[in-house]
Amino acid sequence: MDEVAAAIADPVRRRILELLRDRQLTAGRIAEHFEISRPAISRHLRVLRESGLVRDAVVGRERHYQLDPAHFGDLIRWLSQFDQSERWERRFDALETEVHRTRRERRTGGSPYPKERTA
Amino acid sequence: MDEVAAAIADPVRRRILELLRDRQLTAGRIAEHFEISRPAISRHLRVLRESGLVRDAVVGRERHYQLDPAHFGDLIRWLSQFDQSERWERRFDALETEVHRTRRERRTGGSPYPKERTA
DNA sequence: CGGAAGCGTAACCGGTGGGTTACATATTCT
DNA sequence: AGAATATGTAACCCACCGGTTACGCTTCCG
Repeated sequence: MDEVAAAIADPVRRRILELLRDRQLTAGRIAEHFEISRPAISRHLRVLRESGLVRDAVVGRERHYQLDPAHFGDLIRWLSQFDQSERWERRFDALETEVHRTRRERRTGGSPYPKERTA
Repeated sequence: MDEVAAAIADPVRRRILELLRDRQLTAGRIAEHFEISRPAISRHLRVLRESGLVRDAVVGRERHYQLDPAHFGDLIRWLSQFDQSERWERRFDALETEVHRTRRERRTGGSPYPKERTA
């Protein structure tokens, strides 16, 4: 996971990941989006490869790069442990209580909002 | 968000964040957990402070550090866009709307699916 | 076969990051 | 007031990172 964090720290590598988000690209196509030299891109791609965030497939003289979404999970989970204030918990709690309330109402045959309806 | 990614890239800083996960600590207490010199820790703390991941409160001659969970969200969301499996956001949304629809229908006495509307 | 195309690696180089020691500053204790 | 405590800053050093140019290896194509 250390490699993933390091890989993500560089802005060029982050842009590469964004480029690969929904399409597959060759090294050359990726390089076209940047001003820096192709060897520089090549090394960024190696870092991404070794971190596991990206996989490559050799096709003739080209190399097709694509995301490997599996390796994002570890870092996401690590970060999430600090993010207890994020609304997930609250949304979950809200949904949970709503479901329970609905079940209770079904059981007792009462209407959804007890106070506004008697029979 | 660039600063956050850079802050997280260092293993010492990641351990500091873990230390601060559920308790508040002074700079000295934090430094006790590491072999490196205190000035080194002090600079790591500055990086964390400037990235917004951590806040400090001066108490006498001590500085109490604590997490600022708000700033983790941006990076988490950015990472999540790549992780399809972590795509339970969509599943959750679907479940949420489903539950709400069910309750609404019960309340109005309508049938489960609008297209079957009795009228 | 021979040149062009597509990529990666090697060697080099300047800037930055993270470590250290020495020092400055503010607060607490006696 | 003066010593000890808690912490940050400054100056310095070395290792690593990210950039460049030069080069090597395959693969495609005339």
